[in-house]
Amino acid sequence: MSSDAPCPPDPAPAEGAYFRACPLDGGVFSNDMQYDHKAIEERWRKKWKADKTYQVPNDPSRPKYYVLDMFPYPSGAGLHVGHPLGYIASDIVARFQRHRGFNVLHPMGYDSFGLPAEQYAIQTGQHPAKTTEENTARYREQLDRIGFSFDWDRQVFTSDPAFYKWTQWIFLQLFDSWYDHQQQQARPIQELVARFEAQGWAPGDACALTGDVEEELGAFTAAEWAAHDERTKQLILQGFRLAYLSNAWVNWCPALGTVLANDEVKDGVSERGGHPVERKRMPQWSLRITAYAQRLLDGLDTLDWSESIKEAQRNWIGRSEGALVRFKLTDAAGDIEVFTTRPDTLFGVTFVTLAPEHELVEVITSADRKAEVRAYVGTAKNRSERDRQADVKRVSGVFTGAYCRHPFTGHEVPIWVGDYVLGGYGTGAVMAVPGGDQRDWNFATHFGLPIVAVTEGADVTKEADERKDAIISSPGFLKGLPVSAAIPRAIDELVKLGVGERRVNYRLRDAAFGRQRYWGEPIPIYYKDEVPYALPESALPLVLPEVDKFLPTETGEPPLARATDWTYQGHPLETTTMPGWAGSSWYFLRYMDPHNAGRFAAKEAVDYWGQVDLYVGGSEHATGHLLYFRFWTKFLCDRGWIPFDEPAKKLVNQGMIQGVSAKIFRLNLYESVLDVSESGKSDIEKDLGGRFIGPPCFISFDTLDLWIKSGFEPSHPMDAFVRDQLNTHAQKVFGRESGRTLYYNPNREHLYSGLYCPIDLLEDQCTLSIERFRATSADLAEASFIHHVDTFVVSREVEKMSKSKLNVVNPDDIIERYGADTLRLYEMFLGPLEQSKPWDTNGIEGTFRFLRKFWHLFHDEQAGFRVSDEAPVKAELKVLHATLKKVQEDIEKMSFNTSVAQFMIAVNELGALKCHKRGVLEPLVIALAPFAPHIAEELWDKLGHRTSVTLAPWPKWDAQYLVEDSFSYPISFNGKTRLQLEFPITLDPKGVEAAVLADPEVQQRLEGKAPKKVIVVPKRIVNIVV
RNA sequence: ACCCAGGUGGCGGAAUCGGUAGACGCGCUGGUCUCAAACACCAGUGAUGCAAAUCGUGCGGGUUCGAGUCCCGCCCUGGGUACCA
Repeated sequence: MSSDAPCPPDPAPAEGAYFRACPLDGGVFSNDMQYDHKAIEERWRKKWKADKTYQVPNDPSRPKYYVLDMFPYPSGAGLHVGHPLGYIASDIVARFQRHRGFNVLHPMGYDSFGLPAEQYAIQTGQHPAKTTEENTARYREQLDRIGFSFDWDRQVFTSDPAFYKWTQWIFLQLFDSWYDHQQQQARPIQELVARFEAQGWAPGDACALTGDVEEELGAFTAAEWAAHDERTKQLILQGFRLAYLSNAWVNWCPALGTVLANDEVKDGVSERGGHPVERKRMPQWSLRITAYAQRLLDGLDTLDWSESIKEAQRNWIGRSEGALVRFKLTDAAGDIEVFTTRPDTLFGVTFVTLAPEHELVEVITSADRKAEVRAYVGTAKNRSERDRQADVKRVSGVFTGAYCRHPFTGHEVPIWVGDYVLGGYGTGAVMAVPGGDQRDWNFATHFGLPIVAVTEGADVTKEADERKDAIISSPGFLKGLPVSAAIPRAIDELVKLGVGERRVNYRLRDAAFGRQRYWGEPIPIYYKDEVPYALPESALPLVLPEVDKFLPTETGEPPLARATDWTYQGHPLETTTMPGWAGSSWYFLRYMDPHNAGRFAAKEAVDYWGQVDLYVGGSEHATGHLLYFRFWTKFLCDRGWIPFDEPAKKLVNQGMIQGVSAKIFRLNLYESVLDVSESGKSDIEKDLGGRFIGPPCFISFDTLDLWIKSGFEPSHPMDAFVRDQLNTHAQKVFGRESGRTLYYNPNREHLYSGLYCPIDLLEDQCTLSIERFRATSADLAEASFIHHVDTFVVSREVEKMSKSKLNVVNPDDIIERYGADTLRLYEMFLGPLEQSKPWDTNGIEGTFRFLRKFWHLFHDEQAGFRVSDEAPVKAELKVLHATLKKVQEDIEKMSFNTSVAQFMIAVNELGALKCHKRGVLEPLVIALAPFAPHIAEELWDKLGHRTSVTLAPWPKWDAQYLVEDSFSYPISFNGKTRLQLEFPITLDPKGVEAAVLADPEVQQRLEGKAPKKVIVVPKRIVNIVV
C-alpha cells in the first residue's frame, strides 16, 4: 500500500461495525484530518459500553492481576482534578497488564455510608440514601468521561443492603470468635466454651489472655462454669469475643445527646455549638484488634508498601518491651500494676502516679484527701488527651494520701494522681523515676518530691538522665551494670520475688465500633436480659429502618431508637451503627463476586483473584483504613474464609494535587477620623472607626506593592496615582458634590484584605478579568479597580484544592476543551505520582499538542490517512524500540511522568524523520493505549483492526535496534567537561586513552605536560587529571 | 519533641550504579506563515560576561580523579504522631 492510500470511510456501518461514520452533533461528520477529541472520545465511550469491552470474567484458566483503587466517598462537591490522579495511574497499570495477557480485575465502587450525607439530612430532612444516590450518579458520570477500564458490572455500594448484609455477617463472625494466643489465631467461641466446660479458666491462661479481662474476671473451675446461669456465661464470654461490648471512654456531649469524635472537640467544648463535653464511660461495641498487634506488626515486613506507611503503622501499633511491676498497697488489699520499659531504674522510684481515670483512685484515697482528689479527677479526666498534651508545661496533680510498698526495698512510696498519665495506655499507672524520666522529673520538681539519681554521671538537679547507654548507680544488685544488662537482671529479680514479669505492651487500642449515628450499617445484635445476642444469619441483612428525624432521641439514644418496632422477636435491637471504616475493611473481596447472594464471595472467586496485586490510594489512610483492612483480612483468614492473611501485596500512595488559589486585594477604606493627607505617613496602629461599607475598591497586586514601596510619599508618582484613583472612587460612590471623602490606614495590616477569588475568572497566570469578576455579584457593579498598567493582577498561592478556597479545577471543563486523553496524559505528566504538586491548567497545552502531533503522524492535512507499509529504517526502529523499552520500564516502576516525556520525544523524532510507517506507528499505538485509550482505539481502528486495541499484545522492545556503533565521550579535565570526542564502541579503554591524548585540542590544553592520571569509563566519560 | 517525605532554572519536573546537571513540557524571546489574529512550524532560553571563562542542585564541612547522588553537622517546607511510662 502506498503512503497516500487512505482508509475508505464506511458509508453505512453494518451490524456491529464501528461507529466510523456516526454523525455527531447534529449531523456534522468528523473531519478525519483534524484531531477531533470530542467525536473520537464520544464514539469510543459508546462503543466500549455497548461491547462491554471492560467486562472481566472470573476465568481460572488465565493468570490474574488485581488492581484496586481506594473507593471514594461520594461527596456533594463532585470530583476535582485531584481525585482521578490515582485512578488514572492504576488504570494505566491495569490496561498494561491486560496487554501483557493478564485477566485484570480493576473495579470501582462507593464508600457510600458517611457523615456528610447525614449532616445534610439533619439540615434538610432529605434522606441520606437519596443524597447518596444523586452524588454517586454524578461521580459515575464524571468517571465515565475519563475513560477508565473499570468493570462497572462489579460496582459496589457499602450502603446497599446486598453489600452490608455481608459487613454484618463478618461482624457476627467476629462476635462468634475469640483469640487463641497459643495458636495465634481467631477460633470459634464454641471452642472456648468447650474449654471452660472441660478445665475452667485461670487468669494466667496464656491461651486466652485478652489484655483486660484478667483484672476483672477471677479464675473459675469447670464445675463453677457449669453452675453459672446463661446470663453470667454470656457476660463472661464478652470478655473474650473479638466483637464485644466494652465500657469505653467517650466524649459525651449532653446538649447534643451524642458522642463526639476527638476532632469534634475543641478545648473541652463541642466544635459545633460550643456545648460542654465530658469524658465518660459508656457501653460501646469494640473490636479486639489488639489481639492482632504482633501479627499486624510482623506482617509489615512481607509487604511491598512504602516505608513511610509501614513506619506509621509500626508507630501506631507502638510495641514496647519492658516489665509489669506490682506495688503492694500498704493500707488496703491489692496492688498497683505499672508497666515500665526501664525496670533497671526501679531503685529510683520515689512515688507512683495514677491516671485520673484509674479505678483505684477512688478506693485508696484517704478520707482527709477525698474532696481534693475528687475535685481534681473531675476536671482532669474531662480534659481530652489532645488537650492534656497541648500544654506540656502545665504540671498538675494531687496526692491521694495513700502509700504502696517498693517491691525491692520495701520502703513506703506515696501514690499521686496526675493527668500526665493516660488511662488508656499500659496499666494507667506509672512508677515515677524522676532521676530517669523527664516527665516524672517535672512532676517531682513541681510538687517538691524527692529526686534520686539512678545513673552514673547524672546531674538530677538540672534534668532527668534518660540516656540508654548509662551505667546504673543505684545501690543494690544493679549497681555498675549498663542499662542493657540491668533491665533483664531487674526482671529476673521481679519474677523471683513474684512481684512482676516481663511484658510486651502495645500502644494500639481496641477499635471503637459503635456510632451514635443513623447513616451506617445497623449492628446485627439484639438484647435479652440486657445481654447481647447475635442475630441469626437468616435475619440478615438487618435493614436500616425509617426514622422521622436523623437526630438522637430526647433521652439521648441514637437515631435508630426512633424507629417504630426496632426489635427482633420482641427483643430490642442494638441502636448504634457501624463506623465508616466497616465496609471498606473487606470491600476488595466483594468485587471478586459482587452479586453472590449466598456468600460474601464464592470460594472459587476468592481463590482465583486472591490478594490485591496493586492498591492505590492516599497516604492519609495510613493508620486508619489500612490497619483495619489488614486486621479483617487476617481474621477472615484465621476462620478459614479466605486463603491469605494480607489484603494487598503492593501499595502506592498518590500525592495530592494542590490548587493554586488567587487572592484579590481590597483596600480597607474609612469614611472618617483620619486625615492622612496632611501627615502623609501615618503609622497609626489602632484600627480606625468609621469603616466604610459600600462598593469595594480593589487594587492590583503589583500596584499595591509599588504603592507600599513608595512609602506613601505624596510627591511619589505612585502615591499620587492611587490617591487620585481613590478620589474618583469616592466621587463615584458618594456623588461628585457630596464633599464626603474616603481614608485609608497606611499601616500594612489594616490597609487591605486579601480575598479568595475564583480562579476561573483569570485570563492567565495572574491577570483578573475585571469584567467577568464584576458580573459574579450585583455588589460589584459599582466596585473600582485600581491598576497602573493595563492588567489587573492578583496574587497566587499553592494550597490544598478546596471549594472554600475557590481554587477547584473541574475535570469536566478540561475534558470539554481538551478531551479525556489529554487530561489523563497531563495528570501523569505533572510529576511523580507519589509527590504532591500544584495543578496548573496552562501547562496542559503541551500534552494536547503532543496528541495532535501524534495524530498527524497518521494523517496528512490534505491527503488524509497516510500510514504506509514501507519497511522502517534503522533510525525509525531505534526511536520505536527505545520508546517501548523506556515506557515499559517506567510503567513497571510507576514513573508515568517520564514515560509521557518519552512519548513526546518519540513523536518529535518521528516527525523529524517524516516517518508514517505502519511498522513503527502500530506498536506505538498499543504502547500509548494505556495512557490515552480513546485516540489509540481510533487509530487502531483506522489501521484496519476490527477488535479493540485493548486486546492487542504488548509490543516487545528488541535490544538489537538500540546498539550504538560509537559513543561521544565527554572529555573532562579534573572533572570539568571541556570537549567531546567520538570513538567506536569497540575501542577498549587503553585505545580511548591513547586516542584522547593524541587529540590536538587535548594536547593544547595539556600545554605539553603529562597528565597525572587518565580515567576512562567505557561508554561514560574520560577524565584527565593534571 | 519524635517519625516520614522533600528542597535542582521564571514554573512543573529529568538525571539506572558516584560519570556531560537542567531531559520533556509550560512560560518567555526572535523568526516563518497570515491583511491580521489564532493555530502551526523553525531557532534560542540556568546565572554573570563582549568574549575567554567563571559560578551553579537549601547551608557548612568531608570522602573521591569526579558528588544533585555517598558520609558528618545544620537550616527550611510538607505530612503524620505523642506527657506512650
